[in-house]
Amino acid sequence: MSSTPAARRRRDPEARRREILAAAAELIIETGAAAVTHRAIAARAEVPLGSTTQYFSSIDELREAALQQLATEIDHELEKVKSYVADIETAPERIVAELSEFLCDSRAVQAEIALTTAGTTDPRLRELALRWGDRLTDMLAEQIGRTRATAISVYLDGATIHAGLHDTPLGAVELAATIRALATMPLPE
Amino acid sequence: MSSTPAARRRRDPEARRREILAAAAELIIETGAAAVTHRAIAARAEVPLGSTTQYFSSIDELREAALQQLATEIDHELEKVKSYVADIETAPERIVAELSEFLCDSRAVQAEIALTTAGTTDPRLRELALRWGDRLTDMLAEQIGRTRATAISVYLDGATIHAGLHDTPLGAVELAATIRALATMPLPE
DNA sequence: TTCGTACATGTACTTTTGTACATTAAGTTT
DNA sequence: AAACTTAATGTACAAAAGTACATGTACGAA
Repeated sequence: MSSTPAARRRRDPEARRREILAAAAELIIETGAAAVTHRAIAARAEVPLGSTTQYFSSIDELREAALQQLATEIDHELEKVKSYVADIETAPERIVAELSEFLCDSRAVQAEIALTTAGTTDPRLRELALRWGDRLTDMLAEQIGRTRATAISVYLDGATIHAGLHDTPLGAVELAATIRALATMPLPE
Repeated sequence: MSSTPAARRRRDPEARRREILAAAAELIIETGAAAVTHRAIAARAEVPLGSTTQYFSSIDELREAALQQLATEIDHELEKVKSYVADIETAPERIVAELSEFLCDSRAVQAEIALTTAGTTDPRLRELALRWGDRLTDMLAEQIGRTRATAISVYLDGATIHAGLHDTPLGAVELAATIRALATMPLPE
């Protein structure tokens, strides 16, 4: 009944660490940050339990590192949007198409939601949760001012939640109409 | 060292059940649904551990009942808004004031966020998480049509997240400008 | 008053999870 | 090739959490 000892793999600490982090990130996306345990990570990454404790001093640190990783991934997604932001007033279709694609990428959506919920629960992760919204707001603010930029950013947070709860996200047409309206909305004096 | 046996309280199953549910709801608001354990609930409600298992067949059922309770509370909050919805076009200040107050009520905000995150993780709770948004959308749709109503509802979801992550929520002025813009936005053909 | 039922309570058991660590082997140095 | 360093692995232990249940007692029924 005892399993034959697994073939020992090559020594490669950095790759091993990456594998563990990737597995943890996957689990966070699929089942939420709360469901992340050493054993679940080990099974997903196909590494022994001991490895998951060797590279991180505690499960909290591991969770945090995985969330950090997801935040970085989202940063890259945002980088793609950046070039279209400049044209939001003249050609909003481009940025809307990009955002629409983001909302269809359920992996990205769930990652963003996991970050948000982690941020509302744990003050230490708040900054991480705010990052993408703040960055997007800054980018938009250069073009249309801070008030309108904030409105769009907040709306997109809502759209992300919407996508996480519905089978189909908001359509590009609806998204475009809303963003257009917010990008040109009259400012309060 | 053994504690003196606690004075046995009056028999009142319904009140006991309510106390447990209320304690669970508090904990969900304060620390998130994941941190809810039998022992934490028992301590908060000041009832023995055994009581928390007596009224609910499992911890999942207890959590779900507590979330249901929170959803009902939010329903009542929403009921207060209802009367102002009719005037959104003529006098949006009233409903904005009401919504602004909601965003300042961190208890309500955290409750709504807890429901949302529970809904994205557990499909069985999705309907619960969607309830307030759907109801608000329906109410608004009668006045301004479904597209604009959805846009406002999605925006307010974002505003709730915003409030949960920031020390001070969006201001009433900013909120008013945005809602006004969305309530009158040009519709796509 | 006595009896019986249903709730209240404390405790013990089981499962899950986090963490420590002894042992083994890969790759490096000498 | 021998010794050494360090990662890989399996396992064991401890803490936390879920659950079951024996016991006792309040309250209503007879």
